[in-house]
Amino acid sequence: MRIGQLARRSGVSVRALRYYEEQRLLESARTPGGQRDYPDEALERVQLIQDLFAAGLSSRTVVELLPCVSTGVATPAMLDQLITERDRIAARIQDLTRAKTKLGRVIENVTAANVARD
Amino acid sequence: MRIGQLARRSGVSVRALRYYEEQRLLESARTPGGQRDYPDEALERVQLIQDLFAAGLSSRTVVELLPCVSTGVATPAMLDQLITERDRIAARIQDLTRAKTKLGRVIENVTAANVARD
DNA sequence: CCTCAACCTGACGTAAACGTGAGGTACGAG
DNA sequence: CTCGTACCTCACGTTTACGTCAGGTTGAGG
Repeated sequence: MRIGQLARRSGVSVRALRYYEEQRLLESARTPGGQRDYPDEALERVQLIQDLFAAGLSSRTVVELLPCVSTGVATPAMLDQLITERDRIAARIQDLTRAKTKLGRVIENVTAANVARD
Repeated sequence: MRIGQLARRSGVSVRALRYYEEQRLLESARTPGGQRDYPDEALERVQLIQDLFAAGLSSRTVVELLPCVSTGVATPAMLDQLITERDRIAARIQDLTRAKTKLGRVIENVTAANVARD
């Protein structure tokens, strides 16, 4: 599969895929002419990368954790980092939940005020 | 209250407070000599700003929504935006929850493998 | 009056994850 | 063989929320 097709299937840009390779998050074979040629598994890989990015992990962290995420084998240090990241995500969820509640109350207030005025 | 004290109380940097003012998120009176002088309510204001930033809102969005968040009065457009932001946060929470679950499974796998090996 | 920490205004630096050309090459269709 | 589209490698631009000097001013204590 070439880069354009992988981009369309995964929903990320061509530029992003090249960036992932630059960051050693994603490998590619090359055609004799030098064009990237991806195996089918690359699609899942890209989706995994996106998930980890979406979780707020940096590309540096992702490149460190990807091996054990896909192989299931980890050093103690990697396990530590996994746990740290999971806890960071949990804390972030708490923050967002608080903010959401706050906004929800503002919306209720505003709505109530508008209804009262009508 | 001067800027250093507000910074210590709120836990944000002096630079950040000046930045908030630049972005029209925060006002200050000035002493005859030109130094910033904040009322006590500034502390809550700063904490509110931090909460909204933590929720992923940009300073542009915050400056648009702050009036109705503090006054409870909103135009229909502002209400729309409030709802949009709340939904965005909710979606983000979903993403993070999925990512956390994923990482949790990886941690379980790794732990199980290590225990088995011992 | 002197000092010195705290404050002031520019103004340039930073990091992350790409976006966006510029200028040239590869490949499938006809 | 030729066309057009997809691809290639630089390499600079973008955005946000500040960090970090530089060079000068203010204000409370002694």
